[in-house]
Amino acid sequence: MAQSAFSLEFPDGTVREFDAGTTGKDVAEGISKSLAKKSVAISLNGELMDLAEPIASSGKIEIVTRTDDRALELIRHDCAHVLAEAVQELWPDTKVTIGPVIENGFYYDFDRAEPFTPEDLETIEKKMRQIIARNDPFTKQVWSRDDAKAHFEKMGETYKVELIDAIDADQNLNIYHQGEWHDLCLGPHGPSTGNVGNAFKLMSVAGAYWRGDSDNQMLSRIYGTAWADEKQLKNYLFMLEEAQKRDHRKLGREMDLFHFQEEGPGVVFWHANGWKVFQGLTNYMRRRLEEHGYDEVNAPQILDKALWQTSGHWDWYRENMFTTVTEDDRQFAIKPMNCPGHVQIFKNGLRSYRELPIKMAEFGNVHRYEPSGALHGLMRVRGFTQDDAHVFCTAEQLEAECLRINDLILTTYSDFGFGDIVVKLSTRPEKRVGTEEGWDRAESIMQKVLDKIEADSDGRIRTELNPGEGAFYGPKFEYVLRDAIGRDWQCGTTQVDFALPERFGAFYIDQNSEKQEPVMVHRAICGSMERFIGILIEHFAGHFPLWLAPVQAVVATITTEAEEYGQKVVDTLKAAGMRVQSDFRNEKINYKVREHSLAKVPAIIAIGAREAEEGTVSIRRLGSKHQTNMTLQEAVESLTEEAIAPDLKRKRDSG
RNA sequence: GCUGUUGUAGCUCAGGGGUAGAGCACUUCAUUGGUAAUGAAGAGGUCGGGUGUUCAAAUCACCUCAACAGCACCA
Repeated sequence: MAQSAFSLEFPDGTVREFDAGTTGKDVAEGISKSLAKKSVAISLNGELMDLAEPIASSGKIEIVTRTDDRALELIRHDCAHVLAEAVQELWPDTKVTIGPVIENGFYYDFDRAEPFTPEDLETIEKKMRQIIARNDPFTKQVWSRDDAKAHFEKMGETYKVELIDAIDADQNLNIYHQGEWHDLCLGPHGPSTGNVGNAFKLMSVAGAYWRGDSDNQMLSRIYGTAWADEKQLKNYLFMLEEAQKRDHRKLGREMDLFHFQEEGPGVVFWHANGWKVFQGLTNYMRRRLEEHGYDEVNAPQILDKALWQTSGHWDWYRENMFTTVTEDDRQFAIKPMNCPGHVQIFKNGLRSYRELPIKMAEFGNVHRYEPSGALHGLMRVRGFTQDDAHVFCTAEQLEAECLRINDLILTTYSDFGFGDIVVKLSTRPEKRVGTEEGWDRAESIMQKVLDKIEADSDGRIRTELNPGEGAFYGPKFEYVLRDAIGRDWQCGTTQVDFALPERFGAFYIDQNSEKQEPVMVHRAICGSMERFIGILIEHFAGHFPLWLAPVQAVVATITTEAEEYGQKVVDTLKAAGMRVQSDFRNEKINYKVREHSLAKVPAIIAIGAREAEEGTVSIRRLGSKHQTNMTLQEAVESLTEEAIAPDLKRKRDSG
């Protein structure tokens, strides 16, 4: 089959003709020998291709060198193959499955009778370095599906056979070879195993289900990280260490915020300091609710099973609910969510269209029996507090309400220093309730809102679509924020609900004295107060802004002579509304500074003979090695000013 | 829930078939010291829980609980 010539456009805009059969390597060599040496792949119309692959069509070409960001994907993928070869070389009866590239690295899942040990990882890494040193070229062969299947069957690679079975019969498959070893793989790959380089590290072993399905067999997964050079690897490992230092479970203990214990898996013991943060956050949210016209309510903790049957939760999530049977054989459930309770409040009495929208908020304490393996500090617990609210409105009010909620969510996040937000619209899933027309209408309104959110944000807010990821009762927005070290957390959500008002028979009376079903919108901003505090702890690395810090300042005396004045400083700051503690212990100032710094107290106020004499204070701020001197009055003014919550500051400044 | 690992004083960790050890924290005493650990003395645990093997178990086996990592789950 003689292919005609084709033309390629280079990044600088020049266009050149090439003969059929020309490979990426040929093109690179045509430019310069050194470029050919450095190149690892080409990008044709934005898609990466093997260097050795004959180019099949015209398009925009870029030569990708090893230092290119796009080469990182190849390095990681190559590394996964090298890992698989190393494992099979060491333990030939291990079966291979798949080994994709993930954020920061790659993994490969193996089926092996014995689990891998940490020592095995070292052995494997050594073997990998040998394979990389061999620098065998990656070569691609195209096999028919049947040949490939027969081949892997003969090898006993049952997982590969299963993968091939899932591919259409008339499709050809790529087999990538590296030395003696080969694997079924879509590609592309770098030129040779040497392309992986040295900047990789096997990180951990863990179980993982075959094809991600918990009904399937569990495989042994080896995680690795790989980078273009040692410096990047070092940076990544450093970032991991930083993340570990910020771990809210560790800081929670060090800052005396909360604890967990065996008798209460997944439920939090909030200590005085932690509860101050919790209350600080709650009070902030309360003020924001007030500002946005919400009414706070409180629905019962325990309700009869019948109510949960009506809501549908009994059928769907019964195994995740805490239930109890009383002496007289009545079955109750601890609330896993607040919506049924709020619908009862809505239904109590006759509602007029004039009342709508009704915005009902609750800091609802809910309990869910989460799978034991899911629990993780404050981030995933069995008892938590939702900053929940339900907006009952008319269909016409839906758009405006979604936008108001969006406004509340975004300003809240920005008050905590989260500026990088993604809003995702999740649309109808396969399993769903409601009519197609209902979904059409709701989704089109939500899409409109989404577009407006993006348009109004000056490019600050990114939006995405999650097709099929909506709740069974309606489409939803998910708000994802990015913390100080670049990790994403989904917190807020706005969900339209078709099902619940109908299930409970909730209605209002419209202008024509007719019964109408209200539209119900569920929304949360923090999501779980517990989890949000966990995120805040890690985001701030324990360095809470002054308005949230449980202890805002410690007054530490340098000598006992300063105690009297020290007490005056404490009293003055307390009178000004500051959360202050005194440390008049018989210890050196160095010792006190160290202790309160470790406890992440934002301001240490040292008081010695000099300060007592002059009526001044010496303030050392957390994270600084220096201190500033000022009069007590100046200190009170600057600290109280800084301790004003951002919403109150906004209110004050706007009038 | 699944796979693997771990569980010794408040914290971090050592030890390991013959009845527990360090550092920090704590208490007391001395020290009154100017911004990340002053010194000395003292007190503190029966080794996550249970059952078994053994003359003897924290140490071995089994069961169980919890935590950690990942997977699955997250209304």
